[in-house]
Amino acid sequence: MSAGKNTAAPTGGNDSHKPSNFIKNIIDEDLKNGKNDSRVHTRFPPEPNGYLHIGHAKSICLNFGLAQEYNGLCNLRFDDTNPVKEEDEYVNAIIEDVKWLGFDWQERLYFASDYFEKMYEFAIELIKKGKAYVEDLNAEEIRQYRGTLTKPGKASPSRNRNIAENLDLFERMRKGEFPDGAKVLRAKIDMSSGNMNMRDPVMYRILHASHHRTGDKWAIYPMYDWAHGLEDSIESITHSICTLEFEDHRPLYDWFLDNLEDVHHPRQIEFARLNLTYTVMSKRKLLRLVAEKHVSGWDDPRMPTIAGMRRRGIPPAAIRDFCNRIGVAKADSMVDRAMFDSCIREELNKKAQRVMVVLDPVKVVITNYPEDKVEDLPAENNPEDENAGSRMLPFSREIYIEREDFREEAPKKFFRMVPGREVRLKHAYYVKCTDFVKDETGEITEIHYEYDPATRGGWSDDGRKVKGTLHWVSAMHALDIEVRLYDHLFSKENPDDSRDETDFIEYLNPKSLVALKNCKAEPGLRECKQGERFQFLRKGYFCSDNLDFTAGKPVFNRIVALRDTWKKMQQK
RNA sequence: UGGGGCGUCGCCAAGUUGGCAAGGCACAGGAUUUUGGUUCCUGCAUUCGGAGGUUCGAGUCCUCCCGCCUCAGCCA
Repeated sequence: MSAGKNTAAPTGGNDSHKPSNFIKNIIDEDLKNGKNDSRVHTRFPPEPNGYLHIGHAKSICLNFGLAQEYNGLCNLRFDDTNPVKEEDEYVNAIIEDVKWLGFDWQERLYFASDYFEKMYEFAIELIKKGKAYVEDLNAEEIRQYRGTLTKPGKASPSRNRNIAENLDLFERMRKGEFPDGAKVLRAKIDMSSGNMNMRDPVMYRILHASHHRTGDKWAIYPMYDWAHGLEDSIESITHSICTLEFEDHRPLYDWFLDNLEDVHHPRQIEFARLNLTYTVMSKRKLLRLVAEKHVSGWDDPRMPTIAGMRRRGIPPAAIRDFCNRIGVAKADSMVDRAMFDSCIREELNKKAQRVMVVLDPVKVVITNYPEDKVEDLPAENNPEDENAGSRMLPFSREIYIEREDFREEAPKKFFRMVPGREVRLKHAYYVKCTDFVKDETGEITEIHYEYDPATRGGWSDDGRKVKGTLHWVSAMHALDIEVRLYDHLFSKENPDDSRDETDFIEYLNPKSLVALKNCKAEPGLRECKQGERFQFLRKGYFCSDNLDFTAGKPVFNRIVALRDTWKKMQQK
């Protein structure tokens, strides 16, 4: 029994779940030891060669989140050291995505390419110290000399070239005197190291390529290992957070910074990247889905890209909440998509206006309701938010209900409409099914109800109880809309499994997109604009599409379905 | 008989200087409910990859073993 030291900390706030993690422990320790003048300064360093996905969101939330928590700063920095892969289109998309996620780097938008000159100077420093040399061997030869995982490498003939010659050659590399691949600059470290990264790694390669920012100014471009630590150092980063595969690059990260005079030396920390069930996360695979047209583009609502999630209608707050909940650790993991869905529902339950939409309509005639009568019934907009107000709903003799809400004969526990039974039409009346009509194929074409005028608003105070409550839409007022139901992109939990020989494309879920073109919505939805989120009562959360939605042809995407215990019961 | 990591409930994940296993998701019951939604109760690891050892006491320390991930781009 714990004493009442329960400090306010409401659990409702979406950004409030912030479990402890090993990175915070490291930062706490560093702070305690007075490192970095008690500063915390992180960065999110994407390469502008593709679109951001939920895995990047984890890193973004981590880096910006840490900065917020420790009253520090977080930079947005483009790691644009490879001109042949990088484009402005990507930097713009990335900027938009990070902003949309809700983070602010203020004026600290940086580019690695802005540091090329400084990096060049640092390289000269290393050459002068005899710690870097120009290599004549070609790529294939370098590989030969490097050895293997179990065999040490051997020294290249270029390794003991004198400093003056190295300086001269490196300068001529910069001037563009040599063709691509003719030479590289290498760090002189240890050709027999157990860590392959330390076997004289390449620092610069010759690339006569036009860079998206520096144009044709450079003929040589720095490699990641050489560049990244310098970028961090120049920006006075305190904690350089990256993913696990860079763990064995850390000795090199440290070596470069240790062998330069008077440079700030950040601490690199590695964490496990995010994997999510029923999707793939690698840039290569995502690119293939787009290139082979398995999806409509990078922003297809089924894609795990930020752009895709935005178009799907997933609120940024839900993504942030998710990233906080999954935590940060070093163990490889695969997070259940259900956890993400839960975060999305939690956010939307509080915020989304309720609206009635019949996805699979069947006509109902209320036989004792006057032919030409129409009445407006009030309906609350969100029972979870008393400030959400209410709206008026037109009710008339003919309405639509969901086909699945009627059965000729009731299975066990089915408490929707069956002949003879009384149910409630949400916000309207109690109705009793008196009859139904079938066509020659046996399909039900029309259902007859009788309503009880005394139950206006959907309530009776005579103690009478109804078990079921159905959503409906007045036929003559209904707005025709298209609804796109999205489901997992893949039908296999881990389509990415490296031990599986099957091409991941084979696991694509054929039902990941089901378009319903004949849905009936309450008339208020006529006022809807692009990108608005709703709860379609009893069905799920939906968002008007950002691209295909027009007033003449309203299109809604299903963000996520509501929890459905009835469906669950049936499946058992 | 190369280097670097990781292994706590079905899935994530906390576990201060060893003191006797948080929380979330999922799942299962039940209550409330004009959404079979929400909310609310309740249950859900005598056990921390395994085996030994140190200790009054170990998920936390030591030893050995097992499993998984990762590195041989002039990609990041």
